[in-house]
Amino acid sequence: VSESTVSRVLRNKHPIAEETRTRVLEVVRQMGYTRNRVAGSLASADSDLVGVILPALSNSVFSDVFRGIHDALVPFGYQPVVGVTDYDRETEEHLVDSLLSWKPAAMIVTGLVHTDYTVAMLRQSGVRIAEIMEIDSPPLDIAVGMSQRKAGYDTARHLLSRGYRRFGYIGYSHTRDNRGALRYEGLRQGLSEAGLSLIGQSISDIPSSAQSGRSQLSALLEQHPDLDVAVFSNDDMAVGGVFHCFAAGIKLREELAIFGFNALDIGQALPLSLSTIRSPRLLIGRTAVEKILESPTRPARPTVVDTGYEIIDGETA
Amino acid sequence: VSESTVSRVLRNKHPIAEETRTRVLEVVRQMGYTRNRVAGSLASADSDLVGVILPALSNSVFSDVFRGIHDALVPFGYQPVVGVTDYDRETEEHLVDSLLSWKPAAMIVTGLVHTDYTVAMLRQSGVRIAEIMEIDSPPLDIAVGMSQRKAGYDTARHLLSRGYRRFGYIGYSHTRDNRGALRYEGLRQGLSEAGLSLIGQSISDIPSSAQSGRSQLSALLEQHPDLDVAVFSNDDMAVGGVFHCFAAGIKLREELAIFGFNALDIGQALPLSLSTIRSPRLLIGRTAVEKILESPTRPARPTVVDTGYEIIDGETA
DNA sequence: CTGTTAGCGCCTTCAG
DNA sequence: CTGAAGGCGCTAACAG
Repeated sequence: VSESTVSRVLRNKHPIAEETRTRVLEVVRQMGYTRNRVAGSLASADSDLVGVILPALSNSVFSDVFRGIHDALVPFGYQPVVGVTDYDRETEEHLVDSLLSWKPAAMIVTGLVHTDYTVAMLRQSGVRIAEIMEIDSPPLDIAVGMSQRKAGYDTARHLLSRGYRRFGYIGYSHTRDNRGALRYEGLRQGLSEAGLSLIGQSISDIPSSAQSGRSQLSALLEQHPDLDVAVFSNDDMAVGGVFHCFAAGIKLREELAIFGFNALDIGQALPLSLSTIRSPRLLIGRTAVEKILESPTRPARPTVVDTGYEIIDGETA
Repeated sequence: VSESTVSRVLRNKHPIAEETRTRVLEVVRQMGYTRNRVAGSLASADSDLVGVILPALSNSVFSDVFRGIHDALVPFGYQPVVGVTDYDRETEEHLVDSLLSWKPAAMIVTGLVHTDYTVAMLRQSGVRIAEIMEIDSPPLDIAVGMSQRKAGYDTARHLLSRGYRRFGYIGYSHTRDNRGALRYEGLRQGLSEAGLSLIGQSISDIPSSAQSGRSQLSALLEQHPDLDVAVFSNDDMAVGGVFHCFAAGIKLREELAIFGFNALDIGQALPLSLSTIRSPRLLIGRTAVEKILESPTRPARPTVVDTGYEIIDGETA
């Protein structure tokens, strides 16, 4: 039995006599042979690797997205290779280069803003590219996510309808986190249409966490004690804001309302459930995979898939 | 300038004239050339890929472990390729085969129990293998984690010293989750040494979640209303247990104590902080990577690294 | 420091 | 349905 026959059995593609197949399989198993996909991939110029580039892993949002991606990839027999940018576009550029060099079947990257060189590499690679999370500007190939700007705008509308008027904002670096920046813009637009504007804001370069949210709210309230609502860039920070209110004896909603983003479990597990927006993380991951595996070639025109979101009318705003 | 020179520049290994290097780099950047590591890996028989096999991603414990792994891998220039077993050993076998076929620089797998064939493949691969999370039996190469059995035992000792005597246990499939099984054994041993045993237990095949913990506790209490403490296999379920107590008006600690495992954020964010054991997840991931990248060859004798753990003396037990 | 020569282990193509 | 030949793009080993 020849080399090619073994190869054909192992890839179980091509018609093979049942007798030959079982015989080959048995020998393979006996000698513990593992086929070398590196060579295979070189010869056939394709692989079952999919590059996935995420800004952070500490944020459970991206764990969820990754889980959605992973779960959708498995039935197709693909493996994810993960890179984390730490919200840095140079790092992203480096990762794109590095992952592309493994000739992945497809790439999933976060956001629509990249360095020129990143875009060039991605474009030139020829593989399907999903840009996930935001859909506020045109993608390279396909974007899967939600309008972050609209989410910010809807946050403003929602809070205004609740009667809040004196807005504060607490966020994370807008140059690094483009989605946060978009929500911020949407929020401001919503306020501006109502003839209002932010009374105070605090934007930090420290990665968001409950701790950073807590201290930022505390500082912001010192400058602007008259706020009646604090909008946080995300739930991690908003939870810290809630903690600050507990500690400082500030009555939530009555004295100060708090609004987050993402609808993390931890926010919903608080004694007072956090008012926030649920981003469809699993769905975004899953949809991105399904879309790019649907066809190996890019569509004639860039596509956008809006997965929407949901306002969670919790107890803090 | 020849092909090999370019190759040498790109790998920046080998001495290269500064003038040549910059010239090559410029051309490369200009034409947007990305080197093909598949071919490179085939030729040099090594890669910067590290296979990582985890039981689940939905559990934030493994997100943390993965983050530890990722963060430690990056400075060395390695990329993780992730596989998820869903606590199934056949799936694990398949994944090991699949990841090994990419000729990774090293492999990180969860736990010490695998199918015979998995062990054979791993052993034969020749690469460094870290088995993480448990250290209760001898590893193939190196184990990094904590003694799960001892954690269970210490749970019993701790709760006994608090005066609890009527123990119930709520867990997840022991055939699937070996670490849960080990903690269970340790717990029983601790009780048995005190002349006690479990009054009731509920072990489910449904993946652990707050929901499953909640319903299991509810059912268990119906059979055994006289329990004074419920030990949960993990915090996810324990949080559900706490929710049940809130809903059913059961006074925590006075009427029923609850003890978890892992020290997840969500447990610590509850109105009453969960009593539990903190598993050093980031540390395990990081240490595993550091150890296997220390040397490319396996040690003469299997090594064990105990990262320890910490009892969190919370407000629920 | 740079160029040349052989493969790495498979998969594709083409015959039978 | 099975076998034989050639080459995927790179890097190790060897000159120079």
